[in-house]
Amino acid sequence: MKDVAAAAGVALKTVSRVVNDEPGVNPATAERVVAAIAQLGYRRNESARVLRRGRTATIGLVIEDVADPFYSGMSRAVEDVALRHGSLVLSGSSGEDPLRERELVLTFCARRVDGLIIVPAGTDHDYLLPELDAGIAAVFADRPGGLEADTVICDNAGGAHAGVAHLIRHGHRRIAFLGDSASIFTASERLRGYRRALAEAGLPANESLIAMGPADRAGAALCAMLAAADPPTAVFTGNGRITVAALRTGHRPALVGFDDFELADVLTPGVTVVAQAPDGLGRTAAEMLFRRMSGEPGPAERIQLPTRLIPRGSGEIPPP
Amino acid sequence: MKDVAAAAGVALKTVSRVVNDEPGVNPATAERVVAAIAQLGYRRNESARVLRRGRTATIGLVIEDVADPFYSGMSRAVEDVALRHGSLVLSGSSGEDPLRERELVLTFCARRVDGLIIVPAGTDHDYLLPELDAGIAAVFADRPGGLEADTVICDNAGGAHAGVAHLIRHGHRRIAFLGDSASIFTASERLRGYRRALAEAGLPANESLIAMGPADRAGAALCAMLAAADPPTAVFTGNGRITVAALRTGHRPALVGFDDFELADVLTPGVTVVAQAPDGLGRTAAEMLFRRMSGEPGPAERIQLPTRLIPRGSGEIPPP
DNA sequence: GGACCGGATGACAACGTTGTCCAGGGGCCC
DNA sequence: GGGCCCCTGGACAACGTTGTCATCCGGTCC
Repeated sequence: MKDVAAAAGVALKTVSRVVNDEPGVNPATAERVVAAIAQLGYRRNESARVLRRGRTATIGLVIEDVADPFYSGMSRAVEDVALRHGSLVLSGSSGEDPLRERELVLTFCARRVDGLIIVPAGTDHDYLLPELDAGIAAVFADRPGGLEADTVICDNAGGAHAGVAHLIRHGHRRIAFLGDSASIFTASERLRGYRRALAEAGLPANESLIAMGPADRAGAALCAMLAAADPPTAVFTGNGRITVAALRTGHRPALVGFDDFELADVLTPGVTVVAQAPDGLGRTAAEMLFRRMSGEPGPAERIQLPTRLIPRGSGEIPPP
Repeated sequence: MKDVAAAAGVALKTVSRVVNDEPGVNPATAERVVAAIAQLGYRRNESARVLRRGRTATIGLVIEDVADPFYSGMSRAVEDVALRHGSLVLSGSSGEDPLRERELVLTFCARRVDGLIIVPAGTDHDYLLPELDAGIAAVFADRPGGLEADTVICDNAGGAHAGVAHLIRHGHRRIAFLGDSASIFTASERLRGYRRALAEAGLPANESLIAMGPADRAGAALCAMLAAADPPTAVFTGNGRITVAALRTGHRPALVGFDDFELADVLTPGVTVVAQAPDGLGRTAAEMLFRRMSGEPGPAERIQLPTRLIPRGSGEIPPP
C-alpha cells in the first residue's frame, strides 16, 4: 500500500480510502490510485486489516466428518450463507472426539473467527465461556451443546415416532431399533421417539430388539436379532450410516431409516426414510449466527426443524 | 500479552518467548508467566502473529462442491494432512464456475494462505501468476490447470479404457458413453480412453452412442439411446453422478461406471465401477503442497494415480 | 473583506506480535 | 583481580492497515 501511495503520489491514507470505498476522495485522485493498484498488482493484506479492525470476516465450522454426506451437505449450506455475508469458512472435522472438537474450536478462536457453528461431539462446553464473553458468537447445530446458546436441531424424537408409527400402521408389532451410541443426543432422542410410538400403540418395549452402537456394528446386531427365536418383522434404523449397514447385510425386513440418502429410491424396494434436510440445518444455523454477529439481542433460541416421512416401499412391506 | 507481562512482572518480549517456547528463559520466570496466562485467560492473537511473521499456517482448498461425496472425501484427506502439519484449511466450492474459482483463490491469497489446492473449474490461470511469484505454493488436483504447476490427477483415460475393455471382454460391441461436458478435462480424457478401447478391439466408434453433458441430462440421453433403432447393449458412465442418473432411469443394461460410490455393492446387480480414490487424491496433493511449502525445489511434477476396476455384477452382464 | 464551512488530503498513532539489538550480572579462566 | 562470555531480560522497531485528528484550499455568506 505504501508503494501504491508512492506510485500515485498520494498519502497512504488516501489509498486506504480508495480501497475501502470511503467517501471524500476526488474521483480524479481515486482513478490515479486505482491505476497504481492495477499496475503494481497490489492486494490488501487481510491480516493487517483484521489486526486493526478486529473482525476477520471468517466463521469456524466444526462438524463430525466432512466426508459424511449429511455433514458435507450442511457444510455447503453454511458456506453459501457465509458467501452471501462476505465471509469465509474455516472448517474442521472432530471425528466425534470431544478433545479434538475443543482443540479445533480454540484454534479457530485464536484466529479470531467472528462466529462458530459447532456440531458438538462432547457435552461439556465450559471451555467456550471465555470466548463467548470475549464476544464470539456461537451456534450449536444438530445437537445441543453443554451450555445456553442458540441451537438448531431437527425433530429427532418426532421423526423417529413418525417412522415407527408408520411401521405399526402397516401391521408390525415386533419392530427393532438400531441406533447410534446412546451417549449421542440424536440417538437417544430417536430412541425416545421409538419408545413413545410403541407405547402409544400399546406394544411392549422389548429390550432385546434394541441395539445401540457405532454403525459398523449395526449389521452384526441386526443379523443376530433376525437369527433369534422370535425375530423382529421390521426395523427402524437410527441414522443414514446404520441404514446402509443394515442394507449391506442382505436381509430385507420391512425397514424405515432416519436420514435420506442418495439411491434410497433406486434400491429395490425403495427405502422408506424419515428425511431431515442437512442443508436446511446448515442454512438455519448460519443465518442465526450472522444475525447474532450483527448484534441481534435476546435469549438463546432453540430452533427445531421438522422431518418428513418419505414412503418408498421398504416401510410398507407387511409382516409375514 | 501486555497485561500478562504486567501481571507476571516481566517484559512483553519475555512473555512472547514463553508463548513460543523460545529458549533462554529462566524456568522460574516462565512459570510465573504461564500462571499469569492461565489466570488472565490469555490467548495469542494469530492475526498479529501472521502480520509479523508472514506465515498463516493456513491453506486454501478450492473444489467443485463440498456436497459431492467425491470432493468431500478429498476434503477430508486434505484436512487430515493439514492437521498433521499444524495448518488449517479454508475451503470453498467453485460450483464449476471459473469466475467463482478465481474469486475464491484471490480471496484466499488476500488472506495470505501459505498454499493452495485447486480443482480447476476454468482453464486460464494467469491470474495466479503474481501470487506464485509472491511465493504462494499451488497444486492442481483432479484436473490440470492452465499453467505449469504441480498437478495430481488420476489415470482417467486408462481407467475408462479398462472399464470399456471389460465390457468388450464380456461380449459387448455396442457400448454407449455417457460423460460430463466435453470441456471438462476428466470427461474428455475418459472419452479418449473409451475410444481407444473400442479401437483396440476393432469396434467402430458410433457417435450416436456418445452423449456428453451435465449429469441431470444423462438420464434422458440414456433413455433416448435405448429407445433408438439399434440400442447399445452396455453403457459406460463417465462419473459418479452420471452413474447414479443412469441407474435412476430404471433401465438396467450392462454398466460400468467411473467412480465408486456408496451402495454400489448393495444394488442388484452390484454396480461394476472403475474406482479412483478421492482420499488418495487429496492426500497426495496436500503432501506435495506441504513439500513445496517447506521449500522443496524442482520443476513442476505431474503425479498420476491409478484406478481400480471393481467387478460387482452390472459390468458382467452378457449382451442379450 | 473577513469569518466560516465543507471537501479533500495528509500525518500520526495504534492494533498485538516478533526480530534485532543491547544491557546487566554472574561465573569462569587466566 | 581483570577480562570475557553466557544467561537472562528488556527496549524498540517493524509488519500493513485503519481511525482520529489536523491541515489546506476554494467558495460562500454576511
